[in-house]
Amino acid sequence: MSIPDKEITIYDIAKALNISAATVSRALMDHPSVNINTKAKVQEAAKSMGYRSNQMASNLRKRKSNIIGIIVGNLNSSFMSNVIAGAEKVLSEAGYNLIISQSLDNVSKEINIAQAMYNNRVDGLLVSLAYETENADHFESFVKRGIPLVYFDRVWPHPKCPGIEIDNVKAAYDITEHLITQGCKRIAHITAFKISSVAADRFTGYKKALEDYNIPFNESLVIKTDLTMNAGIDAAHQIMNMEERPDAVFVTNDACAVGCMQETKKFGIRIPQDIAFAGFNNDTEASIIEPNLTTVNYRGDIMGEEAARILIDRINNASAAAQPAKKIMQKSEIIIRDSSVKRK
Amino acid sequence: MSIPDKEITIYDIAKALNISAATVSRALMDHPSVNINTKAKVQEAAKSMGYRSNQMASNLRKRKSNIIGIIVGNLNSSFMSNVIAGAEKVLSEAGYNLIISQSLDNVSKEINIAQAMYNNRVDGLLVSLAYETENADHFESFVKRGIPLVYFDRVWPHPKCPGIEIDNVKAAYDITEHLITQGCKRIAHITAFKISSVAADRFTGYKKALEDYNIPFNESLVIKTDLTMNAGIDAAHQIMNMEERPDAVFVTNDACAVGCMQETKKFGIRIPQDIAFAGFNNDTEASIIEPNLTTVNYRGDIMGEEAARILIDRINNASAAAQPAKKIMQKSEIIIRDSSVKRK
DNA sequence: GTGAAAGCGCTAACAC
DNA sequence: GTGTTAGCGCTTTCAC
Repeated sequence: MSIPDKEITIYDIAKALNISAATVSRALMDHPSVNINTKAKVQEAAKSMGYRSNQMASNLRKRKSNIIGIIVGNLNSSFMSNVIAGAEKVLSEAGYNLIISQSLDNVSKEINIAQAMYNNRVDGLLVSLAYETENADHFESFVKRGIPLVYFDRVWPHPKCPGIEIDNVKAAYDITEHLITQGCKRIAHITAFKISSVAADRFTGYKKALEDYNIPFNESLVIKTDLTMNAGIDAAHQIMNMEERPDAVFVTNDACAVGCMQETKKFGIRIPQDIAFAGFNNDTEASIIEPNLTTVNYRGDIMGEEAARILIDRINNASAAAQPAKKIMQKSEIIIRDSSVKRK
Repeated sequence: MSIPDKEITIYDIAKALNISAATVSRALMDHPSVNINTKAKVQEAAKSMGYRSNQMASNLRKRKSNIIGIIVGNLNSSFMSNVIAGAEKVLSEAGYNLIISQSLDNVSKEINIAQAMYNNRVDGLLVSLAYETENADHFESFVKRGIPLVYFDRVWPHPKCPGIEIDNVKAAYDITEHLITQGCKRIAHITAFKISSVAADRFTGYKKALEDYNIPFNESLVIKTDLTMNAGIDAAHQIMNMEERPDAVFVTNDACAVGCMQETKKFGIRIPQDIAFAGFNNDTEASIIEPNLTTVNYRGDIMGEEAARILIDRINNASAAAQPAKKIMQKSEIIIRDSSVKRK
């Protein structure tokens, strides 16, 4: 396949083969009604002439942009990189282009991105919300226009938008229970400033475990932050200043947990003997920090693939999109590492 | 701005205001020849009617996709996340959409992505090569078609394609020199299997420093890997099996350095006393591993912005694109941390 | 199984 | 300063 001087169109192919452009178009799309020989001839000519289809023309005619938007808090994690890789695999096989934006976990940026994607007429949207986000009104325009939207990981419950996530309540329950069975009695919890869907579920799991083990919930052990690594450092100072220190800390993400651990160690606190730690997400950092961080693990690539598949299904399938959206729970597991094991 | 039932076009606005579609089009593009009052009326009507411009039609007419492709090895690093954020900022302000793909540092995936981007008629390309990549033939189709391509970070020298990078030779020289001044005499180097442009430059800097300090270059101290964290673990085993062990290791990226350090420590090696370590990139992990890793730091956001600006310039400006491409050097600095400081 | 023709919504000569 | 007109390259009825 050579690179011609001018862009080749289906008309050029039609002329060369003495057939109509309509037939060329059909042949290239592998339309069943085209004669098999014609099809072969067209495909061969397209190749030898260096034809590449013009998506813009096709998109205009079909009134589809062929673009899927994906909005995430931050690309900087192995989890997200895997989600993107998974989604990209499924979407590019289905002929879609993927445009990715990071909200940097900032609501107003998320709103701007949503607006831009709306104006760019994406055919569908994959969204993982910013930690800060407290409502999903800025995505209503998509819903109203019937543009399919699928949430993943950091989801928003919506009757028209499916969400794929893990059972955050259960995972948080399990990890809190684990800390309790290690003998911890004063378990602090570091969560988001604005406790929306995901953070709320983890908080719920935490409280439920305390309750089931007859440990009174203590508001003063709850620290609200923006969940960055730096916020973890601040949180460590708060912990060190507590009158009665906790014997364990469950942080709602790894980045913040790692920041907090590092800083706590500087005060001479031994982990896990003095304070045990647990995080959430199994980021790379969790297996680098010493001691390695107990956390919750789940597969990004599978989540990305699954979200993309659901989205494509809703795009192609108006009836699927009309169904009330269901929540999909993906498997997760807690990974117990040295940061939390008091007795061996 | 409400959401109308049917999609509003410039014809609808034209009809509502009793003017021609051409004028509406001009007014919306803020064309200077349109009367200022007309412009205001059009813009107001567009807003109140819930108009959104149809990029597909505009793109077809202008024969531009309005899409910029960006190809990176892996999104999973704070550096890359910053590059993307920087590039996105500049490109979205200029009205472009960004489609991002990760090669996962695999050449054949990179080739496929390049082909897909070519078929999708991106208006320009931003590329950071896979570690494996040994030539850039798969990007020649862009060059032939006059589609601007700008390399960043992991660049390929090409007379038509500018590259923005740091002075890898110098940075590697400086970091090797630092190890030497710490008293290290047997400095191992972990580099890529296929030593292309960037890895080669760092290797050169390493050898040059040795030479300047009269330390004979020793081929047996060079370890070739795929530079993943796992490869670092393997490399640690190779190091432990050496007859005469090195007293320092300079790894060409942080991920691999961190893997190698962790594994080395398991053998009871003290860092930096027995073996000093240095990496490259200042990934998050570098300040989490203990002891913290000496490395080379440079700003991703600035690199992304700069690359995007150069690209846009070449897209808008055929004469700029015709100039022989120059290499642009961005500032970098070595960050000395405990992994390499033998004497305080 | 193939062709003719219309049109997706926009922009840009070219007129006036 | 504004309007007329002609496409951009494709898909898709509707004929035959």
